[in-house]
Amino acid sequence: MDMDKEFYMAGMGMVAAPAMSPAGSSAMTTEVAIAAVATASEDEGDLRRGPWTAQEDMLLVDYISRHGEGRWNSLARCAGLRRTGKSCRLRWLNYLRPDVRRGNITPEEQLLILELHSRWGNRWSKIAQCIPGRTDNEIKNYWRTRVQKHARQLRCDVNSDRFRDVVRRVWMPRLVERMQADAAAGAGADVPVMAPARTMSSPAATSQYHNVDHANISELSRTVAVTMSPDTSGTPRSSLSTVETSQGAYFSPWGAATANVHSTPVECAGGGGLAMAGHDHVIQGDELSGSWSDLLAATNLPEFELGDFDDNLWSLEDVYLQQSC
DNA sequence: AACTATCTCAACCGCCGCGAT
DNA sequence: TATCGCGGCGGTTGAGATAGT
Repeated sequence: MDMDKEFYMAGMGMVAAPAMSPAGSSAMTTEVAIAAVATASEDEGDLRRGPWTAQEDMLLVDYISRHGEGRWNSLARCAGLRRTGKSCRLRWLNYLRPDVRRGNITPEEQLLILELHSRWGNRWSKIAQCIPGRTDNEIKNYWRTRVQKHARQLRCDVNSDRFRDVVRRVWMPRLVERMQADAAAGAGADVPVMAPARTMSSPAATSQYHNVDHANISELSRTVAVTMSPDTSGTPRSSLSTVETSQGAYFSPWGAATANVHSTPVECAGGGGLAMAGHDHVIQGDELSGSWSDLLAATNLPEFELGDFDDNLWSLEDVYLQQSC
């Protein structure tokens, strides 16, 4: 839906449009939109539910651009929307907000999600705050669809130590490898679609949503990658401990602060193999192109009872496929 | 081409915490 | 102190898209 959506929204001067929205007109005024929404709502009861229309989006964006966000219930009323405040808030935060990133989850972002989830669990909002432009909903969806799928295939619980072992010793090193490959290829191979900047007359709106420093994502994920080094305990350690020392500036999702980034040397690139956390096995490049079962065998992990899936399904290639789509 | 299975993700729901009264 | 309304969060659902047969 993305191409149609973005084309449409460009015409509307908006960020994006719902999948079910009818084509709109850039000449449509707010008053016309209000009338359209009011007319529609009369047919459907007091409060509308379901997919948002282009008119509703326009009303919401227009209102927030002039008055800022917050106090969602009154905002919904004042904007002429027949929606609950919750619905308006959700629509804004997950879809219409100017800085919402769209497109595939990059390896850097995947690495961060895996790492942060291992530390914080299902604290989606907290995780999302560390990945500028990504919403808690998007991260939650990613986890449920991609990560949990692999857990099911491994016939283990997604929160089990066993699965965490696989993630840390197989998946994450593979992502690191991918990051290195991308860096070596000259970067920019996959730049998630960033919602185009829109004029926000509200000071609150403009100050809150500008200056998303995506370099932080790469830097942070590299930090995670670098700290994925072996230790002597034999237990995977949290690679985030280093990161947390600078959390204040580093994790600030909207801040421009990059000055306080810690000085961990980044030496990801290079010809050698990857060291896996808590493990003395070193993954060589060719091992990363195999199937899940090959990878698991190579890591000396305890025997996994594979699910009823074709072995190819276990390939972590889907991590990469997202890059080329 | 038609049908089915699977995946994706926008949206809703219920719960909880917090501040105002 | 009790109650109420609101905002925020995590879990879940279902429609549409896509892949497979």
